Amino acid sequence: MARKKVKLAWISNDATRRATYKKRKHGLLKKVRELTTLCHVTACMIVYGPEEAQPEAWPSAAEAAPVIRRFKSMPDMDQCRKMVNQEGFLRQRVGKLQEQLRRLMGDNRELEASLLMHEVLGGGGGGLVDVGVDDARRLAWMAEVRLKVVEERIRSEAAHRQLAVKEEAEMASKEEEVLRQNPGEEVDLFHGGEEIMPISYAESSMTWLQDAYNLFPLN
Amino acid sequence: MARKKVKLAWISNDATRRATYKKRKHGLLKKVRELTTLCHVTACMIVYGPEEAQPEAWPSAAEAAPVIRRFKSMPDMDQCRKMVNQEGFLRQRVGKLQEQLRRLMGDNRELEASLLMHEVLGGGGGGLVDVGVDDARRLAWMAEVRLKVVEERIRSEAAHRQLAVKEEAEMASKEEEVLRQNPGEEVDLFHGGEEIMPISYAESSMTWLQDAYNLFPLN
DNA sequence: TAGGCTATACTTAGCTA
DNA sequence: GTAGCTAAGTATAGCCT
Repeated sequence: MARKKVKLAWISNDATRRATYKKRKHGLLKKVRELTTLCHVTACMIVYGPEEAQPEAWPSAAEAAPVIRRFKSMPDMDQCRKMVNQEGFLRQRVGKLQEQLRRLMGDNRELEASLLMHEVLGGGGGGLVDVGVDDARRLAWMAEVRLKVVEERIRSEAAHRQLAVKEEAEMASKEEEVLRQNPGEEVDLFHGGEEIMPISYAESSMTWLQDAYNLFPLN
Repeated sequence: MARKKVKLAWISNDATRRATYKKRKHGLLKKVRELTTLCHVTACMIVYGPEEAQPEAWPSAAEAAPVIRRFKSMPDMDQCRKMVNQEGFLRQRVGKLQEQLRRLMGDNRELEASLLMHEVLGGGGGGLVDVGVDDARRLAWMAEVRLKVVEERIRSEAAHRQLAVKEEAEMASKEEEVLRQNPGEEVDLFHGGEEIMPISYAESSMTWLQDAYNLFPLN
C-alpha cells in the first residue's frame, strides 16, 4: 500500500516477502488490539509463520489459549464429537499427516526428476550471455539461484537423515541412485496402511494399543 | 481513522460501536487474507462478537478449525505437562509430521518455480538465446497456469482436511481407493530419522512407551 | 439499521543507510 | 537482517440517505 499497488499474490522475492510479512503482521496485531479495545470483544489470531514451526498467537500465546479453548468447546464445532477422545483424534491426525507426507514426497520426487531432466537436456547454458532481454536474464539467474537453494536443502536433508538413521539413509541413497538411473520409475518401500478407527468408545487408555495396531499394522 | 482521530478506548455509544466493529472486522479479515496470500502463511482469527455467544472465525470456521487444532497440538501449550503420557507422545508425533509437511510444501513450491523457469526458458524453439518479449509474456502466462495448479492442489488439500474432520471414515476409505488406483502417488523413499522421545514417564506402565515407540516411530 | 460517501488518519512498499 | 523515511495506497469516522 505504498509506492506501488501490490498485486495480491505470493511474493516470490525472499527478502521482500519476509519484510512484508513482518510489517503486515505487526499492523495486523495492532488492528486486533484496537478492535478488542474499541469494542470490548475477545479476539485472538494465530499465524504459522513461513519458517517457524511454532505458531504465533496474539495478543499473546497465553492470552490466545483461553480464546481457542472457548472456541474449540463450541458444541457446534465439528471436532467436538471426536474430541471426547483426544487420543483417537490425534491418532487419526497422525495417519492423515503421514498420508499427506507421502503424497508430498512423491510430488517432490517428481518435480526433482523433471528438474533434473530439464537441466540435463537444457545443458550448457552458454547462451545466457547473449540474452538481450533483461527480464529473461534475470529469470534465468533466479532459476539458477533457486535451484542451488533447493539442491542444498535436499543435500542437507539427506545428511541429516544419514546421521539420524544410518541404515535408512543407505537405503534412501540406493533408491536415489536407482531413481536417477530410471527417473520414470517410482518405488514404494513403505506400507503404512491406514485404517480409521471408530471413535465411539469413551475415554479409555486401555484400548489405545489396540487402536494403534489398527492404525499402524505391523507387517 | 478518518474525519477525526479516534481515541483508543471503549466506544460508549452503542450504534457507533457496532458500526465500528462491523467495519473494522471486515477490514481485519481482508488483511488476514492478504497476509496469507502474500506470504503463504497459515492463519486464522477468532473473534467473540459483542453480542453473540457464537464466535466468528476467519477465514471461516471450517478453515480455522485445522489451524486451531494445530495450534492446540503445540507441545508448548498448557497441555505440555502431559508430554509424558501417550497423548503427549502422539502430539509430538503430530508436530513432527507437520513440520516435515511444511518443509516439503516449501520444497515443492521452490521446485515448481524452478521447473517453471526451466520449462519456459528452455522449452521454446532455440533456447535462451531467443528469449524475447514474447517469451516473457509466455512466462507470465505459464506462471499463472502453474500457480493455478499449485493453488488448486493446496486448496484441495485443505478441503481434504476439512472434509476429513467431518467425515473421517468416509473420506478415508475413498482416499484409500484412490490411492489403490494410483499406487504411483504413494512413494516414500525416506521414511527414516528416528528421534528419542522423552523417557521420563513416571506413572504409566513401562511397556506402553516401548510399544508406542515401535508402533509410532518418530521421524 | 444498513449502505454509501469522502476527508482524513493510518498502513506500508520500496529505498536508503 | 534492522531501522527509519516518504510517497502512495487503504481503512474508516462521521455524515447522510
